Amino acid sequence: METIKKRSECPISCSLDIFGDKWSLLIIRDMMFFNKSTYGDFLKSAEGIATNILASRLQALEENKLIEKLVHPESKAKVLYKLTQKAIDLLPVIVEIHLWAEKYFDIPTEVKILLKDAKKGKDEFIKTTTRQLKKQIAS
Amino acid sequence: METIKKRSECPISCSLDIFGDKWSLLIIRDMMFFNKSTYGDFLKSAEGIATNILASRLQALEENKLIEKLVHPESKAKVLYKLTQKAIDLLPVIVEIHLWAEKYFDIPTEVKILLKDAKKGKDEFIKTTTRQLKKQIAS
DNA sequence: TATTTGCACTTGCAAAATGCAAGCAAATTT
DNA sequence: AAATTTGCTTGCATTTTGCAAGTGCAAATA
Repeated sequence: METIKKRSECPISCSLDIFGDKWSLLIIRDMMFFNKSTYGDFLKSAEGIATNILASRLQALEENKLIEKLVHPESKAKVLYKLTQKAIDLLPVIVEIHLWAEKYFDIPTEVKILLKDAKKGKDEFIKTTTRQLKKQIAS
Repeated sequence: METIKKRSECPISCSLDIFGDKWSLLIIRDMMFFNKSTYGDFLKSAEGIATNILASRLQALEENKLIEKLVHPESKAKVLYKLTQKAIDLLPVIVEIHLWAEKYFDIPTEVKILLKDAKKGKDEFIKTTTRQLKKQIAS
């Protein structure tokens, strides 16, 4: 159990501080649903994160134990980023944000497709996806 | 349905942009669960938001139709902030963030108490709370 | 073996956002 | 009439961001 001492004492405040901004959550989302796992993957992603910000977010995510850095099996020049259990536990949060977003915004088709199953049976979707993600990080 | 055109084209990105940072979500949380409804309430709240930031967040929340400004029934000197349906729809997001936070952080007792019911039956809790909040904004 | 390419970052700098303290006008209380 | 409360605004120093350009290492190519 972590205690973060900041100017803002806890509530969700401290847990939201972990993210810094939207970028961290988007990185996790992209890892969960769009199979991104390298620096280059994130850089190329639709949202257009700046390279220095990406570096700082990845570092923060690692420090907060939401991701792990591994040597990429394909090549030593590559880094493979992997989710931790702590990050996987964010799945319900990410799903709910997307469901809300779908209600009030135009979201891209790829995301809509993803949400189709989630809307049919939310609990089932979360259970299934969690199991898949766990399997991924186990290997 | 809104379309936000920013450097980052959509996903949750645009919906997260609405919040700007943690403060907006905390304001909504405080309105939902801790009966805060005036500028002074938010200023005094535990997290310690700066006054200019509070002003800018309230403005953004109003522009994004998550809150409404009304004359306070007690006095014309006061402003009463009220949640919109769009904000109430964020309840599941806020609940999930808190449940995650409780798992990995030390959260204050007042929040823990709140979460007790949510953990017993999440769907029921969300349904009941939504109904309550709707009643509040109706009056 | 030499060289070019790809990948994961770092660095420098201008622009924007933040935090703090102080100020301010209108409404209420004394 | 004076003091206080409420909801902000303003100025300014500090921090964070975004963009462009580099750097260092590994692997592919010549």
